[in-house]
Amino acid sequence: MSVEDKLSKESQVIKQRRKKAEEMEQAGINLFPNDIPRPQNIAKILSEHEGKDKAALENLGQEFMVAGRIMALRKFGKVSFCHIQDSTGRLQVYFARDTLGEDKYKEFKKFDIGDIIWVKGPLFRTKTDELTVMAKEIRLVTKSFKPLPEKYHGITDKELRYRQRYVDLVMNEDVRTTFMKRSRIIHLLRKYFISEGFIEVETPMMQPIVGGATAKPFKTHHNALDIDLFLRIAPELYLKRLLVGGYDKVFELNRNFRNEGISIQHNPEFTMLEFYEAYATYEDLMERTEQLFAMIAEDVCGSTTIEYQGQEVNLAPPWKRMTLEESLIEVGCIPADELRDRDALKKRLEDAGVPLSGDEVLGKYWTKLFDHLVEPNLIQPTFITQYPTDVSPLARRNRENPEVTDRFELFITGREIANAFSELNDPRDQAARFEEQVANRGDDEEIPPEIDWDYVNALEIGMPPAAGEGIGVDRLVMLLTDSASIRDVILFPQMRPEHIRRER
RNA sequence: GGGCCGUUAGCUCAAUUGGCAGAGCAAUUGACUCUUAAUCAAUAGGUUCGGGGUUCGAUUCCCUGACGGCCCA
Repeated sequence: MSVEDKLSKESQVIKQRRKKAEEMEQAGINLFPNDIPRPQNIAKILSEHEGKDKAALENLGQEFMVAGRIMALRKFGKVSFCHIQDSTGRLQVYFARDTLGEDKYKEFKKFDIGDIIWVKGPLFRTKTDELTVMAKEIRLVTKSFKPLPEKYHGITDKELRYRQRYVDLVMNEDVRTTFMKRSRIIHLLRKYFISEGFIEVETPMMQPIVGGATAKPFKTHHNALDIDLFLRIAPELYLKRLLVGGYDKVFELNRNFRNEGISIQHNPEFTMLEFYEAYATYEDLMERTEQLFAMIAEDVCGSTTIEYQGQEVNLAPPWKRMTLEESLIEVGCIPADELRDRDALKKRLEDAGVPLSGDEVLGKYWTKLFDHLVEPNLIQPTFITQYPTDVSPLARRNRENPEVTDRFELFITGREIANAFSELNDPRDQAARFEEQVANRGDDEEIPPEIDWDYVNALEIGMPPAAGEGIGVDRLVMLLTDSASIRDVILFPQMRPEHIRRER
């Protein structure tokens, strides 16, 4: 297959553009030059000169260089207007045959919507008072061979938007804003933890034994070592090894991978922030989390009161706290005396249409009931604490009640957004819990089949008392950008390849 | 994995009961020296997601597959 065959299928429009491009090349115009003088930011020009009137602009006696993609084009014979867009904004450019000269105006007439162009000239105000650059010099920067979507409706087809995010970004300002906010949130997270004395570390994404969470992993193979490896489902066990090593505040902000369904809330790879702090407890982390979220909301949204999908959410600390048991009684409306009655709980789950294998631990009943009856109702930020020990294999037991752990999960808008606990550091208890977990695993692919004995070994060396937390960064970004789907906060969400279509 | 909905021109969308596949934008040609969804005139543009079936005739009905969206698990 030749290169031409692999380029876009020839629609009428593309044929015409190719032909036009060839004509331009024959006229000596470089379609893809790289000697373009560096342009100024449109936003900067706008902000600096927005207030100036006609006379003030004339007195400037200054020319400006701007470059951007042509987004709209209005031709009137011997004079034309267009809007160009760079990474910072949109600006109108005025082209007149009399200012530009006959030849250059002819060259301009070959420009298409979608082309990137460079313009130099003074600023002035049009009759409708719009700040505009009067083109005195022009250059084609990059020729576009494919037409952009329609100027009014833009690109709305979600499949196209996710597959061709570059077009989505060109056309939709709110999409550009969302990803700018995402970048800002990531920056603020880093800044916060570094300023609090944490060090950023990178631990293996390819792990010989999965651990640190209950989820199905992706499997891969290393040829030279001839071993199977798993893409990590969580960095937890490695980060705690670093506490053993002597660092007392570490964090990692990066991707995890879970081989599960794709939905409005799940992408196979997602970004998680995990941090571990020696000499802290899960209660300290609740305060940290409140502080951190409030700070980020204030910075990114300008307020701790935000709107998510039509409902108001107040992130100002302090947030509500209740134990899992309390939440089942108060929010889930389960009578307190039923909570230890396996048969009654089972019946409630079956009535709710939740499939059961029958050999679940009691804690699993509680968390499943919680998922159905409580979680969707936790709209305002709520810490749920004291999870059963049998569903929290890495968390420290509560001193008064060893059946539950010193753990919390944070819920906002009916979704889990963070999970934290005081860390179990007794190697004897840890080994016993791993053993029990594997023994009761059955064929549950979400539970690691193999025990990470090296992690137990690390605990035997000795890990200081500590607390750790994981924050779902994509969900945090969804919350703060009012995005309904995780795909709207991931630049290139995972899609099934379209193997039939070749047209581009 | 299950249910429902969708896929028509580059983009956004129509198409009556099964009866000639259309519009707007974009494009091409022409007119136009302050427009901003510019305007006016003309022109061109289709594997109606793929495959099969029913029918004189299928964008439309049936079966099947692909991809997507939403809901449920």
